[in-house]
Amino acid sequence: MTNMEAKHVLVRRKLQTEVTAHLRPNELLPTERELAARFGVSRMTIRQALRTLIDEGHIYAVRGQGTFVSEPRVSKTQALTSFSDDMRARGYRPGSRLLEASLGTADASTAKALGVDLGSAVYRIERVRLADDAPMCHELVQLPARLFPGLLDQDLESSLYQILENRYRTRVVRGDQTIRAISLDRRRADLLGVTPRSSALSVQRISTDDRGRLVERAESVYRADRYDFTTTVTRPRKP
Amino acid sequence: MTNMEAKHVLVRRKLQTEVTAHLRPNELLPTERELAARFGVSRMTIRQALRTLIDEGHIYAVRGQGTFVSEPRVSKTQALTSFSDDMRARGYRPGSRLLEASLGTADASTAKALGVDLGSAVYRIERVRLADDAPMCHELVQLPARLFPGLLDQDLESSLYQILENRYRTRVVRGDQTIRAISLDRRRADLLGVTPRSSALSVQRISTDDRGRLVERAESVYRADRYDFTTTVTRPRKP
DNA sequence: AAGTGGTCTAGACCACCCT
DNA sequence: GGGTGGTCTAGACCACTTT
Repeated sequence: MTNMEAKHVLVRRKLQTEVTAHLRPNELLPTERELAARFGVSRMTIRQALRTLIDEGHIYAVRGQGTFVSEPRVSKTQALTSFSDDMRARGYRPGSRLLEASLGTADASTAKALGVDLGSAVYRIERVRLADDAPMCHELVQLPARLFPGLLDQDLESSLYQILENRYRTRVVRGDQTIRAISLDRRRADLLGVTPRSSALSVQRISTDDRGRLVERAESVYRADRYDFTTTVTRPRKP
Repeated sequence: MTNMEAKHVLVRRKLQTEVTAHLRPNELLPTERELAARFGVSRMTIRQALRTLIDEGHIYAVRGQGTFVSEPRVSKTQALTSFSDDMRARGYRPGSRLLEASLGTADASTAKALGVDLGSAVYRIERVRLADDAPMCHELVQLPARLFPGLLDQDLESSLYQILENRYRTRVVRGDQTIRAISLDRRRADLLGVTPRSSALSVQRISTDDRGRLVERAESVYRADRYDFTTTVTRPRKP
C-alpha cells in the first residue's frame, strides 16, 4: 500500500478531536509520558504530534508546568487556498468570469518574479472572480509556459490549482504575498462594480511548488467592502 | 548558567550562514547523515535544525532526493515584531508621538476581544507612529489593566513589547490579525498628513502571550503610500 | 524533591527516487 | 540496489516550576 499513515498524524488527529470535545481553554492536557503510554507510542512521537498542534495555535506548552489548550482563535489557521475554497469557507458561492487567456511574453518584473528569462513565454489569465454572482476580485495570473504545456486548453473557469495538481502533478505549497491598500482606477472599478477611486486590497503573490519551483505570479484586487484578510504572526521562540 | 544554547540552535545558525554564503538556490545540501557526522551530533538533532529552516522557507526537502536551497524569498520570514523593529528592518528611523494614555473601561467589542468582563479596566494608548519623522501609522492599543499594573508610569514613547517583557515578564508570541483596506476619515487623514478619503491599510491584531493569555488589542492604520504588508501562506503537506 | 516539557542519542525500518 | 528523507523507538539528562 502506497499511503500508509504516520502514527504521529493519527495521534494528532485523535488528540485534536479529544481536546476540542472535552477540554476548555487553558485546561491542562495529560503529560507527554502519559499520552505516550495511552497511545502505545514513544514520547518522541507524541511530541511530534504536539509540535504540529502548537504550531497551528491549538495548544501551548509551558516548561515545568504542562501543555494547555489555547484560547479560541480569531481566525482559522492560515492556509494557501484557492479562491473557490476561500469563498466557500466564507459562506459565498464562488464564480468566475474569464476576461482573457493568452500566451504572452514575460516583461521585466514578471521575468524577475518568476525567475525566467526576459521575453520568455508565459500564460496570462485574467478573470473577474465572483461571490454569490457579484464581483469580489479582479485577478491576473501569469505562469511560465514551459512548465504547463497545453494549459489554455483546460477549463479555466474552474480551479487553477486543481488543474495544476491533476493535470501537471504540480502541487503549490507556498505563496509569498505582499498586501497593499490601493485606490481603484477606472477600469478595475468598472469591472468590480464600484465607483472609481474606491479603496481596494491588492494581494500580489508568488507561488512555489513542492520542488521549490516558482510556478505562479498573481495579483488579486479585492473590493474593500467585501473582503478582509486574516493572518497569524508568531515570534521566534528563542532568537 | 541559565541560558545554555541548544545544539540544534547552534547547528541551525551555522547551517544558515554556510548555506547563504556558499550555496545557490536549488543547490543540494549535504545529506542529513553527513551533516550529523560533520557536526558531531545525532541525526535527529540535525533534523530539528533543518525543520526550522524548512518552516522558515530557507530550504526544502524532497523525499528520496535530498535537501535543497529555496529560491530567494520575496519577504523575510513573517514575524511578530514591534513597530520599531519593523521600521528599522525597512530602513526607516522609527519614532512615536503619544496622543493619549489613559485608564478606561472595556466596551463590548474590546471586552469580547480580550476575554474580559464588559466595563473592566483597560489601558488605552493612542499614538501616531513616525518613520523618518513623517507619519506612517495611527495606532490604538488596549490592554487589560489587571495584567500590567503601573503601565502608564512607563516610558510609552519606547517599545511596548520591550516594556511588557522586561517589566512584566510577559512575552507576546502570537498575533491574530485582520487586514482591511479602508478610506481615511477626516481626523485620521489629518493625523497622518494625507488628504481625507485616501486609502489606508488597517491591521487589527489580538495578541497572545506564551501562557495563552490575551494581552493586547491593537488597531494600526497605515498610510497606503508608505506601507505594505508581507506574509507567507502554506498548504498542509498531506491534508 | 518531584514532576514537567526540552533536548539528545544511537540505533532501526520504511517509502520513495534514481540509475 | 543503493541512497535519500520520513518515521519511530527506548532510553537518558537537562532546565525549569511547583510542592
